[in-house]
Amino acid sequence: MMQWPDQRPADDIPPFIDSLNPSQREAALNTDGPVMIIAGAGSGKTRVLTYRIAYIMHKGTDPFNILSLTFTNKAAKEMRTRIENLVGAEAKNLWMGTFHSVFARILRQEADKLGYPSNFTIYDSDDSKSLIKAILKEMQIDDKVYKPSLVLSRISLAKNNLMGAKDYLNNEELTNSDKAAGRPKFGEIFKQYTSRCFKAGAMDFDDILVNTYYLLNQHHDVLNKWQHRFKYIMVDEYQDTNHVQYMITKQLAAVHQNICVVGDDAQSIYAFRGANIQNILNYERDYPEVATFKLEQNYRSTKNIVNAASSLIKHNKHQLEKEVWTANEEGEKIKVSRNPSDSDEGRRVAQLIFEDKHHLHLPNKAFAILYRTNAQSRSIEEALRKQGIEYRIYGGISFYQRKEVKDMLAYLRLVINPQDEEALKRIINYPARGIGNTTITRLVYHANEKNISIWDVIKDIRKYPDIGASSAKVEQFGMLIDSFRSKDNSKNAYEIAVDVAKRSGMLKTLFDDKSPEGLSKYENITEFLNSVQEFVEDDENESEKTLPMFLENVALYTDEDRTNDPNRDCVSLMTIHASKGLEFPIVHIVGLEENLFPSQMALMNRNEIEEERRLFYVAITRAEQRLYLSFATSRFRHGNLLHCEPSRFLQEIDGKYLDIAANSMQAPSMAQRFHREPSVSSKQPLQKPKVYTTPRPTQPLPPVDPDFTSGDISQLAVGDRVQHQRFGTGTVVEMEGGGDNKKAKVLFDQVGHKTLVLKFAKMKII
DNA sequence: TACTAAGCTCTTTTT
DNA sequence: GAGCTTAGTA
Repeated sequence: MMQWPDQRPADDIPPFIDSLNPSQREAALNTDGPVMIIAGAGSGKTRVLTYRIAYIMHKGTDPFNILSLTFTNKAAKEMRTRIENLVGAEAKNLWMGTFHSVFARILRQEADKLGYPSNFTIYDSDDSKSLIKAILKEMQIDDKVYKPSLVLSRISLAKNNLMGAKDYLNNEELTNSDKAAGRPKFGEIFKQYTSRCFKAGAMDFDDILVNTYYLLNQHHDVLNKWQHRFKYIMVDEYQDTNHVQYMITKQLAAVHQNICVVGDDAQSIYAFRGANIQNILNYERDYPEVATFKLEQNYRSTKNIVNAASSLIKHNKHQLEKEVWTANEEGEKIKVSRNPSDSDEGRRVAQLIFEDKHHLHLPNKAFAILYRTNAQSRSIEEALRKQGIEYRIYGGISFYQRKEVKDMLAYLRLVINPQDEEALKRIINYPARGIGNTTITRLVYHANEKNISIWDVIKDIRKYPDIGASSAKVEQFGMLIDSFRSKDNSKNAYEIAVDVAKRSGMLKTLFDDKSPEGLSKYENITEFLNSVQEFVEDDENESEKTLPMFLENVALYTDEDRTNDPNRDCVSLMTIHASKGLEFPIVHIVGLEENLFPSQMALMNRNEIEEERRLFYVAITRAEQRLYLSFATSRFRHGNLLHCEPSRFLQEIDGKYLDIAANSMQAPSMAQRFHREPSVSSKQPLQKPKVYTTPRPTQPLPPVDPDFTSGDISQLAVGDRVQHQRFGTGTVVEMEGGGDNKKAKVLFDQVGHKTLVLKFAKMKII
């Protein structure tokens, strides 16, 4: 490590610095010039960063001149409170947040320079996707060939490399490769997408970054202003920055050159989103005079966990040299368990948590269950509920993603920015007001024809005779939105929201719907209104309490599910991606099966096995005291029962850190542990993995077997053995409902409990 | 135009 | 399983 003479007089160093170890201290005190901190997992990186900022403020820099960028709001929030504890309320004025939230804030101030309204809408991925779909439909392009998600990721990748639609169309290499791949229209779609977003006064997630770059690049006065503003810049999780983010920070730091990046190449897990690990690997090339500090001591986990993680990550070829070690105690071995099915896995995890909780006297919040995909939470949830353990899911479908809440948001977006095409299409006929698909298609047609927005067409509806009888309804809709808008200035966000909920008819429609779903939707709207009110009344941060600010918060702060009380003591369930930066005394990592983790997708695309391995590394290093790994030998996935092989990653961990037989329902002998074909080297081209499926309808449906036709099996009773076309054999455990609605709950031998509607169930009594 | 049942498709991670 | 499309009916 580089040695830096400490030239500051001792009395200038505030006492809080004393709690740092020598290498942390060096990293915190060297505030000027370019700095790179390579921070291993659990090495106290956040601590260093907070102390560093506190120290810069202590030396007299106005927090207003300090910019600190993170990847999650959680990280930003935590850092802010920690700094506040060190230096007091002044910390409120720091520029601290995610790339997206900080740059959106800057863009709001300067949007006019780019031709956007200052109240531009932020499109989330759903909006982007639905816009792509609409464009494909209008251009009469087959969305089987041009899958919206593929189109979108292609556009996103281009944008993140600072390539606009025009650059794309002018780039022969790209257009030729598109032609060769049979998808010559990518560029055209890209162009359409860009112009439609612009016309709608909307930016997607990528635009927030890209437009910030163009703003700084093309307007020297603006660049000058912000360059001088930010005397110190810090970037957390630098290994996950992409090209635009890199370019923006580089520009912003050009004047003062006080840029400090913190990261760990071993924890780079966002390449799929355009993150460029090269940014951290090449940092020293970009800033030759950089001071590099390595934090290698892990304070979080036991020796066993740290060593196991290192033994895994050694299999990656591309990485910076670094040796993570810990002075912590040896700890227990990592317990690995094999389970017959995903539901058994869930039950075991719930059981283990129950036992640990009581033996070790731990609260629920000491536990985390991590998985690769959101869909895996299901079986775990079920088991936890049965065991009576309170849990909480992070990520997944957040409150603001729910249909009814998104509908409300669409109204509010329209109030702010009526050009917003996606919002308009979403609610023009919700609640039903007699504006059907035909009418909407015509409105869109006219808008495109005249190159104006749909809203402009609505405002001038009488000029379009082909709308016919519906035009009165359309006009009424326009007036409704206008009537919300006129309140824009005199009312606050909460009052507008309540007005919208009532007069749009949404509240009444949901209130009248007495089904359980209707009830929960009604509650969600009420909860939503509460959240607006909270936002308005919250005086925590100083920013304005306007409706546009509220919407921006919703679009960029996807953190928490509002319906959960943050004070409840819960076990945490989340994807590994969401767990980054967190730590828990006891961690369970589930679903360690080949094709699930590492994911089939990741293997078939580029050579992403190393990223998957880093992901596993991140998961392991979340654990402080005790770690459990588990896999199932069969898993019910996408409606099919799949046979699963244990993940190759289990073999890659040095066996001396593992406790294989522990708690295994069918304790496998050492010889048969992880029996599988020799693992495929990451270099070798990967063939499509084998997928075994058990009773699955063969593709051309077999000639109808009369025994399996659905229909009346009214004589079915509890205790009967049945055979189902897909689920195999099982026993009826419960009958419910009557008439057409008669259902049977069956415990299937292979897939566990299923509830089947007799009228449709394809099964017979055996 | 609105609603429903049946059929078909796609299955990763997120700001 | 979920989300979406289609076809048929009210």
